[in-house]
Amino acid sequence: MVLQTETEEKIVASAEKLFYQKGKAGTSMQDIADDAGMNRTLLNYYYRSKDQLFEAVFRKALGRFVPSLAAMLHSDISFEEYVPVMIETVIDTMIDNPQIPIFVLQELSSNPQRMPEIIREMGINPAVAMKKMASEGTLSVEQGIDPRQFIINLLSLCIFPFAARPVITDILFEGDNEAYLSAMKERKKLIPQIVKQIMMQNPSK
Amino acid sequence: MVLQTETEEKIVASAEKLFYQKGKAGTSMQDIADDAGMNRTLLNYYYRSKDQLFEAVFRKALGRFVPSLAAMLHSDISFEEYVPVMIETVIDTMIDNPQIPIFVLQELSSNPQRMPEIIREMGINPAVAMKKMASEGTLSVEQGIDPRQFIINLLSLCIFPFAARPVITDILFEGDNEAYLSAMKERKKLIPQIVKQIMMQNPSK
DNA sequence: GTCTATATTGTGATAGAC
DNA sequence: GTCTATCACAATATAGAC
Repeated sequence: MVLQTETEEKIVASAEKLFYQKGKAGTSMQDIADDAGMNRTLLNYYYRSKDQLFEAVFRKALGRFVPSLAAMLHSDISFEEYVPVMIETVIDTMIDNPQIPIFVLQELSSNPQRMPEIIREMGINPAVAMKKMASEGTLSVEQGIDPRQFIINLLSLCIFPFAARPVITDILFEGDNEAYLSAMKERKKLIPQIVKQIMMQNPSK
Repeated sequence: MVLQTETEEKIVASAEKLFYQKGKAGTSMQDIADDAGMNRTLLNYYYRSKDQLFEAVFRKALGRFVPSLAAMLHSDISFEEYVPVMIETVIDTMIDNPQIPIFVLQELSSNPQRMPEIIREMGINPAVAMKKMASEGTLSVEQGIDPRQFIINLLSLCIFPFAARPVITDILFEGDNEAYLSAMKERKKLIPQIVKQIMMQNPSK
């Protein structure tokens, strides 16, 4: 991961592009070699198998957005302070890699048994995260806000619009990709406003 | 679609199950035949090709949740009245078919050029929908609420938690599927509250 | 309608020449 | 490191017997 040859870089670049778009099973080694403009056997030379090449791409995808989520769950900073930063970071990452959400979620949906290992590797500790959430004064069950539901809402608002890109672009923006993109940028200001309102929530019970 | 033989029903049932889980390319005709407990050639007899079998499954998946979304965009009833109904309908559908969001979004992400045709077939008229949104008094740009952003938020909150099921279950609910499910049911009450707040929003400009 | 047999193509992967 | 040649196998699909 530290130093890569030019050939190796071309391989992952093509593999990322095609795996993101067509998925693991939908992409053949030949497809990747063609896109990278090289002989198919070179992929095996560098990565031994399709599984290992896919794994490299998958880990790289995880590495693009898991860290900022993990930081939210674990840092000493309160939700209230960290959330606006995290929203901007996540949305910027999604704008640069709009296909990542579906790619990652599809893999995890097919192989949910991989979650525990991934959680461990990414340095997430669910128990600690729960404790942090429970201890936050501004966001507690006593105030009527379940911290878990809050996290779910936050991630939904940030990530889903990218997973549903074609639907949103064609139905709400009549196929105008520029309009879609500028709406996504707009959400960097919009979502914090919504989040603030949710946190001040005083439910009707 | 009106009348199906028992064999035909078994085929689609198995095809749905496997396509939802592993995707189109990740599922072979043999896999489906095995799951349905029949000879592989029967699939070709009834559906001619894998493409056509997939298409049948895909259309059926669309049919499960597009109608309630289309109704929201077109019915004479105002957003304010229709939204709570729609939230309950969509979430109930997702609870029964939790794999549909990723399945459909993955297909549309791989083949976004299919959107225009699908929109037409499903009877959605983007221009009319825009007009309706613009004319609603309780939800207008003048009030600081972009109707398109509102729809995006609504769909995000309803659908994303199902697309991200494994992540949410293992990180936020420590692997407890029952807890996850009951949280999803809880959202049928939670999301309308959030939506109400968003609609009363008076942004700080 | 359901089976066996077969045609054809594509796949991932390796051995071995250069 | 990069190529050609080749392997074993799996895929979709069809023809034709029953």
